[in-house]
Amino acid sequence: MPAEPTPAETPGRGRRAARPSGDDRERAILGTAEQLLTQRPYADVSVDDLARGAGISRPTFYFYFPSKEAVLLALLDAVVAEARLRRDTALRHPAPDPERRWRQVIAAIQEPFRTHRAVTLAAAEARASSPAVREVWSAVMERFVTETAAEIDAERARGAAPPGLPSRELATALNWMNERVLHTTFAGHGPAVGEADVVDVLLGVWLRAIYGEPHPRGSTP
Amino acid sequence: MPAEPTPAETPGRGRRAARPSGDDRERAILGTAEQLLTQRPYADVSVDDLARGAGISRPTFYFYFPSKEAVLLALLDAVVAEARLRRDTALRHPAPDPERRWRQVIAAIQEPFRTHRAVTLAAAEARASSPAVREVWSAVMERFVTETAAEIDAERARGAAPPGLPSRELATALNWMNERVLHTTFAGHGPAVGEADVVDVLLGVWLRAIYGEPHPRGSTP
DNA sequence: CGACGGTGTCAACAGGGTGTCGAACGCCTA
DNA sequence: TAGGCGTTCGACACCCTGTTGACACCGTCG
Repeated sequence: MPAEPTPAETPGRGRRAARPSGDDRERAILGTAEQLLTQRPYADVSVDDLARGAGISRPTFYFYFPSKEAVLLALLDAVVAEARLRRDTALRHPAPDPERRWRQVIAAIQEPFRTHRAVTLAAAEARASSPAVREVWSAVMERFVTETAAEIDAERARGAAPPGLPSRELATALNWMNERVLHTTFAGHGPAVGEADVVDVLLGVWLRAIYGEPHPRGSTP
Repeated sequence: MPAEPTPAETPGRGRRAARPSGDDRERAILGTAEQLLTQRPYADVSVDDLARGAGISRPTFYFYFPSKEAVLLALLDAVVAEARLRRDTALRHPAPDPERRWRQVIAAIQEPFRTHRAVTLAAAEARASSPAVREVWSAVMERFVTETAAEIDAERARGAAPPGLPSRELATALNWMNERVLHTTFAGHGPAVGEADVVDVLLGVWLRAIYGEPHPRGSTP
């Protein structure tokens, strides 16, 4: 149990300090993990696989990461950070009308998760057994929901959207819908929407649920 | 342990034959499992826990079930069978208007999963690692989606619902939304809708998505 | 009656995974 | 040349799963 002097970022997990040769190993582990996760589920990737893939022994792996979970968390943090960034950008970027605006937002979130689908699916899998992963996921969803609810309130306030379900609950339902539909599209288990159509379908439901009609009234100034 | 007379079907998994004294043990294992799952996650329940809970040794457990997974599958089959039954009943039962009809259907599905939430959550957890659980879940969702799509088509055909997204894709999105929202409500992880409101919220989105308005036109004869 | 086979039971084992500990190995600095 | 420190890994302790082989119980059939 190594005492934690002061990690750079991601306080609490990860290893203690960053050192040149060590960084290569860390990257090798991360790279091996993402690569292996495209081939088999998270549960079937052992610490030994990760270590071998990075050219080190299993005990040495533990010098860099406290557990397999921490590797996934590091990978997930990066994807989540990008999704947040893209979403914020889309939210700030002006759009000619609400439909395009919402499409930008939905597509912005979908993009990083699609690109790193192995990490996304592994995270969804690990959420069951890892409180830390669950925590990250919850925080992301919480943020998306809160922001979506604020957007809905704004649309209602300016008269573009009619009143309806409480915005917070509507936003919760819509965001979880996106999460699950995207997941099935990426995973291919059970009934799924094709990858080419998924944004259109989600957008379609959002518009109807928020505006009550396929095409919202009024446009953004 | 609401006693489910569902043996005989599901050939292939489970143990070979049913015998009087052995049935008690089988029920004890099933009961222990459902009870333990209300206390801790599926992954933290070992075969040994199940065996001890049923008053037998671990090897003896394997006489009754081939694995921990099979126990969950047996539990899940019962819940799923009840959900299907209730849904079919709701679908056949006439309702004064579409809103009440859809509410009946959504509530019918939600009920058994809510009552057996430990099994529901365990199944969701195990879906990641167990192809068999995933299979059962996929089949259920597939059926719900297909039937929902048919209902939407019927509503459109009789002029009650306007055209919109392809019914199959709309049905896919709505059913997965229900699955995930119900899950978060039961699990309490991340943003969730309160248990008392969840059917109303889901129904609200379904109505808007299918009919384009809070209250659908026309009523069922 | 008594051996016989199916049902039911478990101690012991094999196998594979995780996380830890302590010895050792460079390599830089004094 | 000696230490100190970052780094590495062999060996170990532990936990869990699933299997094996011996054995006990019991109804039943020769």
